[in-house]
Amino acid sequence: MKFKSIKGTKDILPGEAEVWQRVEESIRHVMSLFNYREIRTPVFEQTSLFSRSIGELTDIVSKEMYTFTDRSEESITLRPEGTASALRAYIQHNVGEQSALTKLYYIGPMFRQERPQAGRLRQFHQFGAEALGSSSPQLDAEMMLVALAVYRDLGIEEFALNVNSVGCRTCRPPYKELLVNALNNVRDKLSPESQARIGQNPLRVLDSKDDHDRELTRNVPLMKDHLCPECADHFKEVQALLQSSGTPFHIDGRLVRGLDYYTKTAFEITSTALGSQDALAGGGRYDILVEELGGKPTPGVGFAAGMERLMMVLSKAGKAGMPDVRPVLFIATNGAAAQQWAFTTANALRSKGFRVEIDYLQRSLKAQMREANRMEARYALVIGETELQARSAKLKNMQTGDEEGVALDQIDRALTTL
RNA sequence: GCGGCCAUAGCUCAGUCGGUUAGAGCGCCAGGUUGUGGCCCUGGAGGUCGUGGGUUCGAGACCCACUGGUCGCCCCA
Repeated sequence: MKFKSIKGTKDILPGEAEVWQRVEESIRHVMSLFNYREIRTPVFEQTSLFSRSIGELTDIVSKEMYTFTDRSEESITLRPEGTASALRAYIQHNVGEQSALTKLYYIGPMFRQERPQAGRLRQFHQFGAEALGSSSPQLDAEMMLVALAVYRDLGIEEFALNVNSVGCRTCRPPYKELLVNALNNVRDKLSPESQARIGQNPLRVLDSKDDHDRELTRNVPLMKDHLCPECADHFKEVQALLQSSGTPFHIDGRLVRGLDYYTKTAFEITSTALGSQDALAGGGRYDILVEELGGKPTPGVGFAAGMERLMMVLSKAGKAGMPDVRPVLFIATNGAAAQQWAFTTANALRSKGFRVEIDYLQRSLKAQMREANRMEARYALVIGETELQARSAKLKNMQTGDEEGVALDQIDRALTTL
């Protein structure tokens, strides 16, 4: 085999692609119920858009981006997530001037250069939503409800919603000082990764998966207990809204997202059916991001959800069924004239909405019937010279084996009534 | 970036202690039915045994490297 797909990329072949279509339909359906409008942005952007929004010190920017220089020496990056591009477009086209509140969604491929493993590819797919222009906690809650509605629409039940607040420009700096002080007391006993993070992003030490780190930071102060009045109210509101909508959730005071731009609400939906890569979706509020990207100060919330992981959950739950792709009719012919007739008739029937297939390989009638059976056609029309002349052919029910005569100009009617 | 496991037909896999021409099931093609699928029977096509090197009289098997896959670590969707 000469060419192979690039490491960490995957072909979605027929059979699986139809399941993707179904999932995409669910996403579009739910998004339209919540009145989100689709936005499609380029898959690459200038590198600084991502480094500025996501954060220089995050794993994504520091080691996972697909960055290259194009022929005009500009640094280009394949988008590692969707929010930065959506906001860039929002700002660039002054979308905020046209309406005070903008609700957007996207579906598409994202790129991160990591070691592939279960539920993690280098080209993967996310869907997500962004609501720009309001700081209402209702939108924070809505983000979680949108994601959960998609999962529910697909019949998935095994998930957990974790919520936290990471504060804002007012309350985070003083808290950070508190936290760093506490962490410094145990600094020497922490894992090397966590030690490095004390200086860079101390919040991240909290969600270290290292058991020893967890134990050492057991009694360290948490952001949610040191919020400013505004953030505390907001967080309370979000919880109340989730409760009143009957959405079970856990408060996880250690939850920190891997992107720097979050303020106030941060949340994560994990699947209890997956292995170590169990995050289905994540998101939160980013009230300072639009401004940081050069737009007018505009509050926003959003989330992103992994589609490969969603597919994994679906197949584990036995719900990765695909839509019906079986033809209604297979026209099996004998002789050149009949084959000609089949070609034009198939097209006429297709324009009337019937899924019809014919033989393109000059196969024997037997082989054509075998093909009709293989693709599980509901009916086969058997036609040769005699039938052509008689203007009547045999229509065979492939399930029962029954055959009955049908006039050539009545085929569409026969297919609808049968 | 680090570690474990794996790589034989389109797919799933077997291949003993290193020994002659590398197998099975499924799938595919054809015939058994000169114009009828499925079930059955018969036959056929299909292999760089991941790549390169080494050990050996002899390597699919043993050793090394590389590549890829997979699972995990870090982190994330």
